[in-house]
Amino acid sequence: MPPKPKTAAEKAKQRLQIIDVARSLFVTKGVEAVSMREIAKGIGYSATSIYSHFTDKEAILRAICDTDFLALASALNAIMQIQDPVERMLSFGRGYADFALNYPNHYRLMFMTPHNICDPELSEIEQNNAEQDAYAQLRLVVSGVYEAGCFREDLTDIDLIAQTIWAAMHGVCALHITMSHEKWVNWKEIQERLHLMQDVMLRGLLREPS
Amino acid sequence: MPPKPKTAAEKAKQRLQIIDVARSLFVTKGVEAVSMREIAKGIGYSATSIYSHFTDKEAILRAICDTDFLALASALNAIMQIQDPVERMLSFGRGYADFALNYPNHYRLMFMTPHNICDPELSEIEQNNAEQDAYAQLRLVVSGVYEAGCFREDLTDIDLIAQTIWAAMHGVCALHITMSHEKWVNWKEIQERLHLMQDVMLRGLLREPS
DNA sequence: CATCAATATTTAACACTGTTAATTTAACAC
DNA sequence: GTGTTAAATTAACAGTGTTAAATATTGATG
Repeated sequence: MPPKPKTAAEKAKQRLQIIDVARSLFVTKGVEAVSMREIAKGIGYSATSIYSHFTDKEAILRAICDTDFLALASALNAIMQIQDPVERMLSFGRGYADFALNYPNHYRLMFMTPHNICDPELSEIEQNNAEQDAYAQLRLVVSGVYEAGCFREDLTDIDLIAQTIWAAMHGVCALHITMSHEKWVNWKEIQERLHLMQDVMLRGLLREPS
Repeated sequence: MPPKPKTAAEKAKQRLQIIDVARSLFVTKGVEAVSMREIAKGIGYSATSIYSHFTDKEAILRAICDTDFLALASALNAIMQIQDPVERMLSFGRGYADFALNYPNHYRLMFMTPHNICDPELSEIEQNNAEQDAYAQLRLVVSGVYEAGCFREDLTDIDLIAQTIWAAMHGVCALHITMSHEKWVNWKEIQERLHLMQDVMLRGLLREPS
């Protein structure tokens, strides 16, 4: 009921409300299955009112991913404090997997959906800022292990190592998220799979198995 | 123009035509972006005629996945002939990755899209038949290495090993397919990433690094 | 040949989608 | 009370997947 001047704080609050409603719908029903009218109903406004905050349906998705990327980075931030570099790398992997498995639909939006969504032009996230960019964090973690001289001596490319570790954890999580319902595979416990993957990676990457 | 009795062969041919058109559209534009009317135009019939062959849009997708799963299994079948079990396992991984990278959209449909699509009730594929079921093949390959006594002695669960290897290769491929366009990562060459992953897995899984 | 039955195919329609343009509503300054 | 202006809504468009009804088109039968 308040037309004329709407304070910036109110607008921001409304924007946030849209994001929250949209995310919970996206997460439970899948992005494509959620309509603008449905989101609108959730915030008590008409569908078209959303377009004053976001140009697109995809713009909402972009905003959600942005905030979730920050959430992931901040969840991982605590782990960065661990002293022992190898221990830190292991915990980092666990933290990443925990995020993926606790918020599978967030994870799906972030890392399993093709998107021009993290376009640096459009994103609020400061890349290479280790507090906001999870890949930058991973690079730091890998660097730590490298500096400590724990990697095999023929492994010298930080990016290559980081991307391989990322792929390993992503593989377990992504396969679990999409395929765990398939009955034609005799799936082992996800925890067991994560454990073996980390174990194998460590043995394969480090100079000396711990 | 031939109404009344349409031979089974003709019906099958039409069905196949739908699958082919649909796949090529799905692959280039994405499943959601392709309409039934568009597929229909491709085969020169009305949209509704498709429903005499498939109950759903998703039924088309299911049929496509079915044929592509068979294609993957048959591509991998040749590799099963390799004598040396470890060499066989390595080639199997390469073959899998080649399929994923050569047909990324097929791969996306098959392994990166949530689907009740491979429902044993609805699928034509004979599970556990190593000629049709790629996971059964992988199990065989892993078994071969196990029987040869090449794995670390504490690794005894074939399914667990198979699923970890699968996750590793899937991780590299899936991450590449969805994220290779993201400029905020300094991506290494995909071949390099695949190579390191296989190298690390082998060192981590085998009793003795070759 | 005309009629009938059966099937192939199409058209029309429904309820929905994302999005744009036009319209209404509501609140302030005068 | 007017205007003016922004907020919000309604109406509309072109499109979607899908269903039900209508239309062709054929072979067999009288």
